[in-house]
Amino acid sequence: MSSLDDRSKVAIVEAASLSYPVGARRELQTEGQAIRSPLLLLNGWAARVRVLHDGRRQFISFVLPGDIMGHYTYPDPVATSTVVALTDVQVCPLPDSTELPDLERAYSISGALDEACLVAQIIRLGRFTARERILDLIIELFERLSLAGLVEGNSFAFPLTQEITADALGLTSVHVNRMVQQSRRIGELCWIAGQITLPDLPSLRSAIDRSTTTVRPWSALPPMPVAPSRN
Amino acid sequence: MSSLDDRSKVAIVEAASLSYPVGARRELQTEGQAIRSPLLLLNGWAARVRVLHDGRRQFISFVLPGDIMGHYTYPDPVATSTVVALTDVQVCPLPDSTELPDLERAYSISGALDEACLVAQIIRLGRFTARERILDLIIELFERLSLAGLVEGNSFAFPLTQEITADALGLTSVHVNRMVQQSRRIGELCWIAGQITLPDLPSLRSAIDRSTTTVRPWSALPPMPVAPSRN
DNA sequence: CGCTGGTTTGATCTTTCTCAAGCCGTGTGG
DNA sequence: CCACACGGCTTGAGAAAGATCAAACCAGCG
Repeated sequence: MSSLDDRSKVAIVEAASLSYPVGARRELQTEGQAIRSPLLLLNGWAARVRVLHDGRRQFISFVLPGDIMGHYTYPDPVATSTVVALTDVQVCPLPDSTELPDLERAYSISGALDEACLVAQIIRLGRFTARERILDLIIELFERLSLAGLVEGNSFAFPLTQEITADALGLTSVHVNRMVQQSRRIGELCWIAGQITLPDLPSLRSAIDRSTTTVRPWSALPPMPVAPSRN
Repeated sequence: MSSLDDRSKVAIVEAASLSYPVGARRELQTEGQAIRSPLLLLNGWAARVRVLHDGRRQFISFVLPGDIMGHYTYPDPVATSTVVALTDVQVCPLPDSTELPDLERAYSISGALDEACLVAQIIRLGRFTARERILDLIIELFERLSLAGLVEGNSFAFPLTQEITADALGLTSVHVNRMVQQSRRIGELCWIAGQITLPDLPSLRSAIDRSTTTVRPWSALPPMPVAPSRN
């Protein structure tokens, strides 16, 4: 739980009041384009993605509620990758942090977490087997969603198709499917109808080598700034 | 070529005067440990690396002369990954940028470039074939070294073993070896005795889909702050 | 001269991909 | 209410990329 001073909180609530919806599959940011304003994702899932000339597609990272996109601190920043909405989402302009050291710090921490996710993704793609990649990604998302207050017990809404999961993990959807089925049979993973349940997270976590990849409990922003359920 | 004001240049020269050597295989930074001071690499090659419990190893990114490590802007930063010297290196403390907006900007840009390299690495590992991974990495290093003034014509010193290259690319050294030999036979790559020559960079570059992965010509710091040859 | 670290080669095995088809649930128009 | 089109999931058979294991080679070096 990050502690923000009142002025920062006000700034966030104010920004959230300017939120607007963006439909699934729409681009929130386009690679190579100047960034008008950095964004804060309030609701839904998005992802950074790159598509190669021959159609191969790689998702770089996922953007979850509470995450920020396009926040760079040098002048005239340019988006380094396309960000696409995976579901219908709600976004708002990121409140300016000048004069608000608490926000500044929160953004800085958020950036460090982002980087940690990129590193985790590199480890997955470079040295994990298909099974490990799938489970590790799911655990990571579980933990991040958990910080955002979007996990109920040991299950959470998982809006990704197997195809998208495959394109995030450097696999084919066919292979993801087979591995998931295997995990289902063992009972280590329950993934039905856009809902994932992890019956035994601790044992899963120790089965996969997540070493220091663990998301630390320094949340960048208060869980779900404008969530309907809490506050 | 970044333009720094005089005070910033002085700060760098001053820091460089505090440089010290670190032997190959020594750790410059240890994952999970508090960062005393961020560092500037003046000479030699280093790499961010993670080793899994069962010994699998993945290099995350390479640190080249002029690059910085451990520069985080939140209080009490912790190293998110181990940085190890791949060759004998020369490092110095990174000059503090408070009160020096030019330096501040340079660091910020350097951070953005770092991120771009992580993204490039994700694309390589996720969607490139072995041949593409090797050539793409070599091209990236070529371009980065080029900005640092470490490329002569179309060749440069390449101190990595095939084993390390493999551990950077999510491959085995055996397979790297075979692919490299193939590239050698075609004449697209000449890699002998720690020296790489790219006879036809443009055609190579178009053969590999490096799309927007291209390193932009905003160099973070003046090429080789204290290089012996220039200045 | 014999180590040592790095490269090369061969044979075989495994993981993952490719292609192709079938299935299932949902939504839509007749 | 049915038909059928669509997106996503599932299954099978065969192919390919890359891993594994093991050994030989080769240069520099103490």
